[in-house]
Amino acid sequence: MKADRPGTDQPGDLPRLLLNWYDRHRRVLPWRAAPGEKADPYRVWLSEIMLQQTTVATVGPYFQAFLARWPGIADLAAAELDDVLRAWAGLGYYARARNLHKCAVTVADRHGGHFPDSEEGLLSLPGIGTYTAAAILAIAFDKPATAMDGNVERVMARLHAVRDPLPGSKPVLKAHAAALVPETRPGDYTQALFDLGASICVPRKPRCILCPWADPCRARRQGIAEELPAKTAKAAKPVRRALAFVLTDGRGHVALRRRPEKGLLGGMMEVPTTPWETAPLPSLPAAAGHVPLPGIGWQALPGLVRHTFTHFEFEIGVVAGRTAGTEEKGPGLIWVAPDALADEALPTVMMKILRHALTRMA
DNA sequence: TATCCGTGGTT
DNA sequence: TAACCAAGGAT
Repeated sequence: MKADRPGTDQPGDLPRLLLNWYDRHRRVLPWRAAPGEKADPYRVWLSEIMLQQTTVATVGPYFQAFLARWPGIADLAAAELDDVLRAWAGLGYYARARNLHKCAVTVADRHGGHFPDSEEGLLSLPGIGTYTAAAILAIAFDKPATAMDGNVERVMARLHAVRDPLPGSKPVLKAHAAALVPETRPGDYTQALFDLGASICVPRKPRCILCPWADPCRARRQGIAEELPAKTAKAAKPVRRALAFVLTDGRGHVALRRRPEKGLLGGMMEVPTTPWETAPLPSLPAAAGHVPLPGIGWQALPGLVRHTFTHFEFEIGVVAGRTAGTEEKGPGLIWVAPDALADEALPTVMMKILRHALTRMA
């Protein structure tokens, strides 16, 4: 029975239905080309990197700021990495910023400033994986590629009533998605799928009444749309703890240091801390070996700073200290005026710690 | 294949 | 509030 599978008599119906809906309801987004205008691969790439695991609302201001400061790939390639990290501060997943810069240099130096328009070429660039390569091919070059993101997985799981849980069902969902990508307007079709997942086929309480695919959707027919996609349970997050040392000098400048290039918050600035351990918070005497400047009056501040990372919870006890000098040269320390902290490459957790301390030391 | 890698908003 | 979710990539 044809009611048993998505699509009606012509398989071409589904893309056409979605494109008709998109032409009437497409979202206006800062990185999206106006109807009829050609997309700029640089803007498509920049937006796709920023949008990885990050919401449209969060990306908006960052995208505008990057575009204003670095209008083209050559400008970004010529930038200092630290300037890119500073502009990226707060967006998270900082390896994206390092790879963004590396990718810009590669495209400028080895591709004449033009992004490759092949899957292999795009996949060879840092920070571009299977999803982003397909998204660039479709949106920037209007080629029929299958861009699988969370939206598309959810829409396909429902359209075909795939009950097997993610991530195991990814190959099946991708096959379903690939079978639908049209030869005409594949870029618009891809973005239409994103819009559908973002505004209609949302995770909870999907608005099926407004959906252009309501009729062929098997999950809706079975009344299980909201239950899909199924997902395997994920492990609980452990708690890690540390003491953070907020050190100010005679001018009120704050001591920071740079984190290692790889790993968590790689290349970003930080407040000196004890090692981040699952053990209980150490006492100040027990942490003596990690104090950036011994021999001054360190004082524990009341309260804790809490922050959630992808795979652990972080609890930070904050310790404050002052030194009278203005030229303290602690090992690897960088002194920054409070007014200039916002311009540093400080991840959000470090901004929380600094705010906690500076509002209680004043 | 599984783990690591941020953050802010929503329910 | 806790859990979930977001235009994923690298190793």
